[in-house]
Amino acid sequence: MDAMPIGALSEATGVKVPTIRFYEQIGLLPAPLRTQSNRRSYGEPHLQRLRFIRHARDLGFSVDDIRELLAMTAQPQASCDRADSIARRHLAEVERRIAQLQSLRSELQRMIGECSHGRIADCRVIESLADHGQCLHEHA
Amino acid sequence: MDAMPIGALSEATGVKVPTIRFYEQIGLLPAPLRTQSNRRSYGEPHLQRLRFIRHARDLGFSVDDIRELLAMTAQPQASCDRADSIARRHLAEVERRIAQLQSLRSELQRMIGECSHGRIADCRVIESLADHGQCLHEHA
DNA sequence: CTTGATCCTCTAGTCGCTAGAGCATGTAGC
DNA sequence: GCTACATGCTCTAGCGACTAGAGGATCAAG
Repeated sequence: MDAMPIGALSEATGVKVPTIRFYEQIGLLPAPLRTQSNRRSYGEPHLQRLRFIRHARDLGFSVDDIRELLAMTAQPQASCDRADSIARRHLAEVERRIAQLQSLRSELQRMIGECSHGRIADCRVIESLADHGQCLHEHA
Repeated sequence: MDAMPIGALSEATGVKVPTIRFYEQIGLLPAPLRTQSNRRSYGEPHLQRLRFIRHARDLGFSVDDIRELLAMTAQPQASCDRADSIARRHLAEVERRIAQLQSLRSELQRMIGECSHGRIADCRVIESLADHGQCLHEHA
């Protein structure tokens, strides 16, 4: 009853067909049964698992993190400390990237704001790029 | 007098040696003169150009954008509208990414905050990943 | 029976580097 | 001059997470 071809799984999860095949190839999604004509046939567990993967990817977790998180779901009695620490580490990374992008943003705003739309020779954007000393923050 | 080997250029700009060779290969930094023993020998213009590249990369500009910005510096009398628009487009992209990461951050904070450090079966982190419906925002 | 959508495998490309192999040359101390 | 060791060279391959395309098989509808 719940035998889906790859296109339906793709529809149901929002994961593109080639990406599903890719996840199978790297061992993130188990290889499903095949029909007589060699087509992949997915069931409910695949759907659940792929939704999990999709959601975790959307949240920016790496494939390796997801692999580990998925392995945990097979050990429901184990402690969830490890899941917690993966999530915390990822959160820290996200916060680091936000801070860095905010710093980039303010430099870009300054550069653009100072540009008076004349010739290249007078362009503050170009000049700022040539000279990091004009920057107000570190942004590397 | 200002004949630098690649290592000195690397030191002076903070760009790693293999990266400098890579920039030459993709045509971002012009091929320098060579010594009799076939070693690269850089001068002041290379230093300036590589500093520009480095700074623009640190600010997150793509190699293609940098290529275009560098080409402009050779046309000092031309209008800087294009430089301005490249910078604006990039700023918009940075702002988009900041917004997305902030949304990720709040979801991650929620997941982690709700976790009571018990077993996997009760883990809110795992559960949240399995069910996007628990999310407070869109974050894809 | 034909058309067009969907499916298959396989290879190669994206971006911006980074790592390593295997070799030649330069520099400093003895 | 000799010996280390650092630095340089070219070339190929790998990273992460896909994406694109070739070339072919199969399915569902009219």
